[in-house]
Parts: sequence; C-alpha cells; structure tokens
Amino acid sequence: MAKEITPRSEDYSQWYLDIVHKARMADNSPVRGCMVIKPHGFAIWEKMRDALDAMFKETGHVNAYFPLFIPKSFLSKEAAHIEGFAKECAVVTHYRLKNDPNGGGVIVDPEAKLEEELIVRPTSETIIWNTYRDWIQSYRDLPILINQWANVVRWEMRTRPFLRTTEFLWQEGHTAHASAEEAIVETRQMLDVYAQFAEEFMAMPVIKGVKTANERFAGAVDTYCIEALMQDGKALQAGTSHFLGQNFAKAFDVMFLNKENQQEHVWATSWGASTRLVGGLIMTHSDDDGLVLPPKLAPIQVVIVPIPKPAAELTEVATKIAAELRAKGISVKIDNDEQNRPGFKFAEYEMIGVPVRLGLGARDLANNQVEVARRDTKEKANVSLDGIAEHVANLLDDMQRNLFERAKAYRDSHITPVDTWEEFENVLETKGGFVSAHWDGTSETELAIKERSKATIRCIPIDNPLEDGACILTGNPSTQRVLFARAY
RNA sequence: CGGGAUGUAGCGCAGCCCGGUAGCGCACCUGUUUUGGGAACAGGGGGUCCCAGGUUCGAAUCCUGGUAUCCCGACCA
Repeated sequence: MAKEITPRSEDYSQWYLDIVHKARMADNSPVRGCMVIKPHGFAIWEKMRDALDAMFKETGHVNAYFPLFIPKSFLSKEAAHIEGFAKECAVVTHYRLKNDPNGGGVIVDPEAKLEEELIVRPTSETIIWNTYRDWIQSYRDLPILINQWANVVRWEMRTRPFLRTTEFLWQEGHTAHASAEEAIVETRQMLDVYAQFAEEFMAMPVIKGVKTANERFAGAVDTYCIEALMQDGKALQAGTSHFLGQNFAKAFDVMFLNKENQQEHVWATSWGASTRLVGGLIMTHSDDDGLVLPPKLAPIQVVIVPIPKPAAELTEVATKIAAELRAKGISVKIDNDEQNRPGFKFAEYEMIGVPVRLGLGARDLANNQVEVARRDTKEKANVSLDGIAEHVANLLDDMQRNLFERAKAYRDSHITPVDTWEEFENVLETKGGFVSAHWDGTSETELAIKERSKATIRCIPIDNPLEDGACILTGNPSTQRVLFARAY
C-alpha cells in the first residue's frame, strides 16, 4: 500500500489532511495558512461555482468585480463591521521594494510608504457600498442584484485546508433594495438557494436557521445560515445570507428618492459561500479509502480501466462505451496508461473519488459485459454492455440520492434533544452532533455555555416550533429549543 | 500572544545521548520480467543535515542566539 490514509477512527483531523493531500486536492504553500488548490481540487470547486452561478443568474443576479484593496478608512465607517474584522486584516503599507544597501536582499523601501494604508478585503461590503452611493439616486435604480466571485483574506490564527485558510475563494452577493421587506425576501431567497445547492449538488443535508446576536455577521441585522453536520459530529456553517438593514447605507450615505419623493436609506443584503464548501464535501461523504464525490460534482464521473492492460480490442469497446455515456452528458475517462497495473488504478480512482469505475477485460468482452464498481458502497456488479449507458446514468442518479440519504440519516440521528446540563455535556462528549436544547435567549448565557462546553448555538432553525421550557444552563424560562454543537 | 514539540533527499523518518565527512522506506530515472485489487528484480540520480555564530584537528551530532513549522489554548466562514 503506497498511499495509506489514516483511518477516521484513529485520527479524524489527520484523515482529513490525508484526503486533501492524497486525493490531490491541495498543497501547502510557503505562506502559513495559504494553500495551492491543485487541478483536481479546483475542478470540484469549478463544478460548485458553475452550479451556484447558474442559480444566481436564474434568480436575477449579475456578476461584477470590485477591487482587492480597500482604503483603510472605509472599514471604520460601520462600527460593528470594524469590530468584527479589525483583528484579522492584512494591511498594505508600502508600494515598493529595493535592494538592501547592506546586502541583505530586498527590503521594503521606507520612502514608499502609502499616505493611506490599504486593507486587503476580508469582505467587500464597504467598497461596494461606497460605490453604490454613486449608482443610486431613485427607487428606479433599485434593486441592484450583484454577485462577485473573488478571493478574500482573513488573517486567521489557526487554519486548515479549505475549511479555514488565510486566503480563500468565494462569492459574495451584495444587493440593494427600496424596502426592508424586499431585502428580507432576497435574504431568505438566497438562503434557499444555498440550501438547495447543498442538498441537490453536494448531497449534503443542511439546516436553515438564524444566527444569534453573538454569531451574527458584523454589521448585519439578521444573519441566516445553512448548517451541515460532519462525520465527526462537528457542525459546519456552509453558507450565510445577511439582512443588513440600512446599516451600510447609513455608514456610506446611500440614499434614494422613493415614490413619495422622500429621501430614504437603501436596504441591503449580502450572502456568501466559499471554498470551505469543498472541505464540507470531503467531510460529509468520504471514507478511509479516500474521497467520495457526489456524481453531480465529480470532475470525472466514470473511468474505464482496461484489464489487464490496454489492448486494441479493449480500447475499441471502451471508446464505444465512452461515446454512449458522453451522449448522455456523462463525463468519462478511459485510462490507457500502460505504466500502472489495474490494481493500482482501482485504488487511485477510489482515492480521488471517481463515482463509477468500469473494469473491462477479455473475460468481460467474451461475456458481452463490464464490471461496474460504485464508489459510495464499493459494490461491484457485472453488467451487460447492451444498455450500459442507461445503466450507468441510472446508477449515477442512484448514487447521488444514496449519498444524500446516507448523510441525512446520519445527521437526523445526531440531533439530540436534551433537558439537563448533564445530558447536554454528555451528548457533546460522547455522541456529538447537534444538541437541541432550551436557552433563555441571552448572550450572557450563550457565552457561558460556550465557555463551559465549547459548543455554540449553530442556529435557531427556520420555522422552529415554539415550546415552553427551561434554559439548559440557567433554568430561566425559554420559548423554544435551539441547536447547539461544537463547530469548525 | 501563552504552554509543548519538531526542523536531515520530493514525502515520511533514523542517525544526535557517546563528534570522524550522511542513511532507510516511499517517490523518481534506466532495463528486464510482469499485469482481473496498490508488481518483482537489477542498476542509478538526488542533500546549504533550518539559519548565524562559537567550541574542536574535525560538528547533522556539543554550546549560544535567531527563525520556521506543527500540536494544545484564547479568536474565527
């Protein structure tokens, strides 16, 4: 075994890192906290990006691009916003290097100090709202429905590939509206888009909810989120959608003349999802043999491996099968490499998460069949070459469904209602997952619970049923259960 | 920024205690035989031993000072 993956049961964190490296998703970079996204990892991100982008377009959004650098002064205009991001901003102070006169290589040229320092965007609300001010005069200019695909930088203390990196790729939508109601509808619509994407494409079940004040985006009135559950019982915030109220419009003085001829501040939303989703995808489905990808996001959906090695007649049949599959919109690779043996190839394609493998040898040709191996269950079956494309298409659909159902069954069995503090701690320690418990609604209590248990309130689910109860920590009256979990 | 650990070939490590001119596995290159679940054999290439100083005839090894990374905490998508 040339490429062993640490089993999940032994060390989940190491398992995750092994998958990232051995499935050729990403490499470390010379800069702490940054990563090189390799072609296979990037191809998965591209599939996600394309699917999300199409959904954004369908809901009326257009793409634009705003600059990487933001004047430092912009960030200080919205009080909560600066509070939230100040501690993790990269700052550009100079614009030139020069050779060290003492021979120490290049140094920052002290002569080239910027008058106003620039912030590398941690998010783009400020630069965008500074721009929107010039774009908006009347209600006729609204709504503005813009998204951008970009990189952002947040100087995190501790990082992990995809899940939390110093620089990451994401999309950020920034919309401007003439009324609070319309902005709230937009916020909720985009939350639905994220949830639909997560479940239909990533096969990752999510819970839609609202964040508490502590967990809210800096500068938002309300933050909505989708929360997913990873195999180790920790929660992952997989997308957020914010109702920003008039906070940024006020900070950047963005007014519009409404139908009644009165000046009013513009209502705003922002929403984002990042390369963190790739990490979530890994931790939702993959196993000790490597990456497991839902067919809809797999860069290669089917690989055909000639056995024992490529031969003219095998290649001929493989090419014919590939053509039939491609006609159905399925992406196929024929592995005609003669250097590696079939066993090596089997392991390799399992490692990188190719959903379906077709093994084709002389024995199969004689029987007019092919060996079909599915990645999710690792089952193998001999299938007739007649109607093989139909069979594989159905199999891919079945796998997409199966991965979702499997993840959902795990998630559903890991939402545990508890009514005492002892149970609460016990479930977090032994079982993990979401804990559904009463909370008195105060930030003080939430922080005290976090302090003692390391669990945070992931969200208050949308359409959460009301139920009288007593707070898990303080015993104070509560009107509903909320979802706690330890989180990434 | 506190506590702990580690820097030796692309990756993973041994050697360090007890100083003598660097080794193992994987990967890589060449060749032969192989090939239905990670092939075998033979040959080969590859090193500022983290950096800088010091001790010494001689330093990967001992001493001093830096530095980087990782893990555990405080903070976060």
